[in-house]
Amino acid sequence: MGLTNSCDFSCTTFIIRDNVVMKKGEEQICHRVKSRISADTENGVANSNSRGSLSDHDNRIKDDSDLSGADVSSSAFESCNVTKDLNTEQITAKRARKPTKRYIEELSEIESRETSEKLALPDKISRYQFACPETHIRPTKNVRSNARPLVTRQDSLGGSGVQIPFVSRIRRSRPRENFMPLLKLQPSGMDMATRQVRSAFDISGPQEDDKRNNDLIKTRSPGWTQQPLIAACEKDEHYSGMKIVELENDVEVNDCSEDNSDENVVTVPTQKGGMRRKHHRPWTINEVVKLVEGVARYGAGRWSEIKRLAFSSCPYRTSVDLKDKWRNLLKASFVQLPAEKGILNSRKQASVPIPAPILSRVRELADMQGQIPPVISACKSSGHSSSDRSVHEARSGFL
DNA sequence: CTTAGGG
DNA sequence: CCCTAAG
Repeated sequence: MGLTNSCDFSCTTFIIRDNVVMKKGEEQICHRVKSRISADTENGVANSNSRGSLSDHDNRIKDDSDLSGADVSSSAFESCNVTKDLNTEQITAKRARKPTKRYIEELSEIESRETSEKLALPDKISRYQFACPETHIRPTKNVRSNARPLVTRQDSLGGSGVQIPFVSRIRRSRPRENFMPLLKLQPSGMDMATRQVRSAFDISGPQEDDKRNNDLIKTRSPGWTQQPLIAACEKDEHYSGMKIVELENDVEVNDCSEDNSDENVVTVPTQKGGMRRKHHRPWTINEVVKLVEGVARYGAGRWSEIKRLAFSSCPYRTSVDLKDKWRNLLKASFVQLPAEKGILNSRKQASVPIPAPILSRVRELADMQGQIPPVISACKSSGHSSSDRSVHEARSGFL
């Protein structure tokens, strides 16, 4: 969105912005990129909790146009595409972006123009919030993409610890999903690439992952600028729009964003000859806690609810995942209780063991909601009655 | 799409 | 985790 003509270097006057002192010479572009990004993250992070980047967008855009009229990202990306868009973008930038609603509408327009499919439903869309990056990673049938995976993965390979939302957000792909059809519908993606660039940047906003992001992005941005082009994301507008929607509706504590970098994707042979991917995302304690609390609040079984409210920040983790995890937790909680002693010695429980307190909480909840696995419950009720006011108790009539 | 279960 | 059947 903020993309404008990169040929305008007037911004050199404002080199001090963002606490970064910039030179006016060759490094110009570099610095500008940097500053832009840092600005983004600063604002985004700062406000991400309440009003989100809505206002940010406004401000930033205004700033950009006022200060320079040139936009960092454009300088880099522009080359590969975008011409027609420059005009539009520029204009929009100059006339001070209107408030949220309007903004969304604009996006919607674009979407409808290009895809004609789902655009309104925030819920639906929000799922894809971070899907963009994934798209790159799954070049597969996509015409334009080839040899992308390398590029997108590059950071994780680098081992430099660099993790950009861009790469990390891989959607547990249901390969089909609605996005394939979309591709067919939009053969030309000229302006999209541009926008995508933006979204790529923006995505780093919600990431909120402390200052690290700043540095990381800064570090890599020079060489990185090329990526977006290569890995043009087909349906980016969605994301840009979505993100905003997301931020608007969401004020939950988002702390899921910790471990995104690593995606363990293992291909598993399937009977039908196909090869399906199996993603593995070790559940963090944090997530487990959120799950448990979610169950506590909304009841087990209301997974879509829990998903929306407690896991809004975790695009991965579908409601099904929650359910599965809960099932596992349940099992674990009951298995571990009787033992208590053995567990400590038993191996290095690969991956986080799940704190006992949590497990007991799980058990408690299960108890409350009458989810005690029949077999186990039988065992327990007969053998132990220690801290259990087991059996009939309050079936708080949740479900 | 959301749940519930099985694999 | 994935897949599928049911609602």
